[in-house]
Amino acid sequence: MNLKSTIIHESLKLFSLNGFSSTSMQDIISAAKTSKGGFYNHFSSKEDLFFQVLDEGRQIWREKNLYGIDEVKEPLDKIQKLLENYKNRYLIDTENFPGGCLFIMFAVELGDSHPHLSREVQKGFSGLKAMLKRLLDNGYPSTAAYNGISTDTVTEIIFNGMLGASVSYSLDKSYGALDTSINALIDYLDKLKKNQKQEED
Amino acid sequence: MNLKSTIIHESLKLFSLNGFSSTSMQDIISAAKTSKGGFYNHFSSKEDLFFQVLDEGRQIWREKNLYGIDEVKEPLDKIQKLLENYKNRYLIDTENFPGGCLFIMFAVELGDSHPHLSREVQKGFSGLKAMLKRLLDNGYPSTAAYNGISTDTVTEIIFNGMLGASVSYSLDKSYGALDTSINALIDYLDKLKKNQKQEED
DNA sequence: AAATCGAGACCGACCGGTCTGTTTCTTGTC
DNA sequence: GACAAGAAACAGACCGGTCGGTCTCGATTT
Repeated sequence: MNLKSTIIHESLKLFSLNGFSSTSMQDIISAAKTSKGGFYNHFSSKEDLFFQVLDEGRQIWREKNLYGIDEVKEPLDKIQKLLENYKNRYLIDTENFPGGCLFIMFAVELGDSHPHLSREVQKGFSGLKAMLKRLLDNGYPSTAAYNGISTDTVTEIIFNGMLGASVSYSLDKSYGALDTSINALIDYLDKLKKNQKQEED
Repeated sequence: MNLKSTIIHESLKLFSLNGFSSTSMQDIISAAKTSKGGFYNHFSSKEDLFFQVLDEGRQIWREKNLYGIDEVKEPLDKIQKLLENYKNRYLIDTENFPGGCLFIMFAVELGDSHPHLSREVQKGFSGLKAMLKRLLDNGYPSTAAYNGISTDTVTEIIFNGMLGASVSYSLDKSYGALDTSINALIDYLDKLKKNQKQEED
């Protein structure tokens, strides 16, 4: 583990705990057991670090949440697998994200004050939402609304459910509530599947 | 409007936009068109201001979200009214909360770094969750699980849905997505009601 | 005349970032 | 393999600016 990746990983934790703005260079330097010289030899600024931490965070997000998803065939089952990963592999990962989901922290704290940073964060959320929508569209036999519930609606429910669960979890760090919330989403999805089956019969 | 409440209301907006930590005394003083002397004549510290802003925020939250809820009789209809208020009166209120929900901002940014502040914020969330659960319990004929879905599960779904919708909304400020998400929650609740009716018949 | 209110100079601590100096590693030459 | 030369990596003093908070003092009210 070289110094650069040590700095990135320590920053990942600190940002997840205290946010970007509230984490000082001193905090980062102390956590990575280095100095100003050591830091600025690898990063041009704190913002430069931000983008590299964001990249690393995204990679970990994908590793955790998309784990084993390729082996699943049905689009709706892929979403279920994603939700299970989100609960059992991602949010639970206090090693990388001791303070909870990094992206929600960034999105909330940087929202209006640092638009050029927050824009980059938003892309991730749009990507997730688009992925959910794509899977849902593929999972339905036709693009037409089903049972009065459009895929847009289902997308929003699941997407917001994931965000809300993450905020909830970072509030009280209770795995029980997290489990309940995500299982409820899986159940919601499951009922859609069943109803769909009925229509096909 | 005296200076003290001017400071509180300007701080409310600034905290909603940029958070507590990232809002400087200078920002507050400039927004309230006063000086250090003016500020510290009414508040003992920035933390003191925090608690008074939190109180004011809560009062506004109640005014907006509980509006007309007493006129509604059925517990589940009360929740529906709450959700409608949340969407049409609360999150939309850019006058008081230009950056989105103040409490989510506080909860996320203060979470692990300022536990004694965040603890006070959490109380509000616990209160909302407890209120939802109480209404749901009262809305069901018995406390027993219904159709395999416990009131705990429904509570989590609606609670997290509200949180998620708020985060979503502060991300892209799109009323359309907000409308879709909350309507989906209302729909979810409505289906529960209908199924309940069927069981009673 | 006394009390309250508000303006703003001032304080030490800390912010992100620069710069200089030292140590450590890499590379070319014999 | 020995060794000098250069580059790269790192430590930490230092910089101007800003942080939250204090203090003095003039203005206003009662």
